[in-house]
Amino acid sequence: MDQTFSISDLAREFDVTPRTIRHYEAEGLIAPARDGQRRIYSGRDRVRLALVLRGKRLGFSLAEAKEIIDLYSAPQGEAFQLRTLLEKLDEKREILEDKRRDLDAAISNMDKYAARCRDRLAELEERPETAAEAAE
Amino acid sequence: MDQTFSISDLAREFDVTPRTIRHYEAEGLIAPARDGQRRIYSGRDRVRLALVLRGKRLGFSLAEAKEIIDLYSAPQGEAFQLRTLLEKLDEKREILEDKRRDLDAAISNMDKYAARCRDRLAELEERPETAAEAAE
DNA sequence: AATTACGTTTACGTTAACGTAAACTTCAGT
DNA sequence: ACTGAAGTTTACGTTAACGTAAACGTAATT
Repeated sequence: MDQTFSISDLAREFDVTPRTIRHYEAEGLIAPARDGQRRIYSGRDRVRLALVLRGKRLGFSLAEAKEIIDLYSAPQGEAFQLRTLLEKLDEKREILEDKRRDLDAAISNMDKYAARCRDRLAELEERPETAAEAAE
Repeated sequence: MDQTFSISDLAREFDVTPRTIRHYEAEGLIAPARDGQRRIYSGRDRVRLALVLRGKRLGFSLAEAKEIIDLYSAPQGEAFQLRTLLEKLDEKREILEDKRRDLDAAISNMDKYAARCRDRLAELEERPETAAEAAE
């Protein structure tokens, strides 16, 4: 379970360049161990990279992604820490749910439009001559 | 139903600057009518702006947003046009569904984590002394 | 010993998506 | 006639997120 990865291992797996991964490190999103100069990525580092990339796909900036991901490694020793962590999680959750509302709307919107297109196409294929009348 | 809007009307409504709206026009995303020099936005223009902004929130670039939104005003005269339109819609739909999978995973991930945090907090509040043992 | 394949740092370049400022017009209100 | 409040174009500036190139180290292969 303590498998490690080189920078190009991860670059290949996630289809990004090593430069990108180093950039994320410079921005504080990943902090791999070192063997001399060489970066050595743990399984946990790999997960963090996956989270960053997913965040990006969902439209988060690197800074926003960091805010969210850092919650997953926040200290939970005291009850106070746990409570403020739960508050922050809830805050981020709302942002994610806003996005889901947007996304659902976009998809159902597109579905309805596609359905109308299919209807129209069916009309055209049944009665090509009276195509224009289908609009009524 | 043929209501019109000034650039600052829309800027206020959608909480962006007029500069942003003009930029979208320069990128070919909106094409308002003109009264002399002044831009006059129709209801349809307003809808397009809303679509652009939603696309942005979902992580699309302006170019990607344009590709999707333009499908909604594609010509549908001939059957051939309708068929290629339906293909493109399906292609974009898959992208949206990929995003939904990402988003659902992010949310359920966070939910599980939050649940564990709540459990841990409950432990701490019940038996503060034996807190460390809760990890077993 | 030299090539090849990877890694490193440093630093300047690039693109998208606007921000910002200048210089100007147009129009409603005093 | 003058003053805002809105609009316009043009153009340079800025930020995020890397790309690209230079100059170099290290380790295995030929």
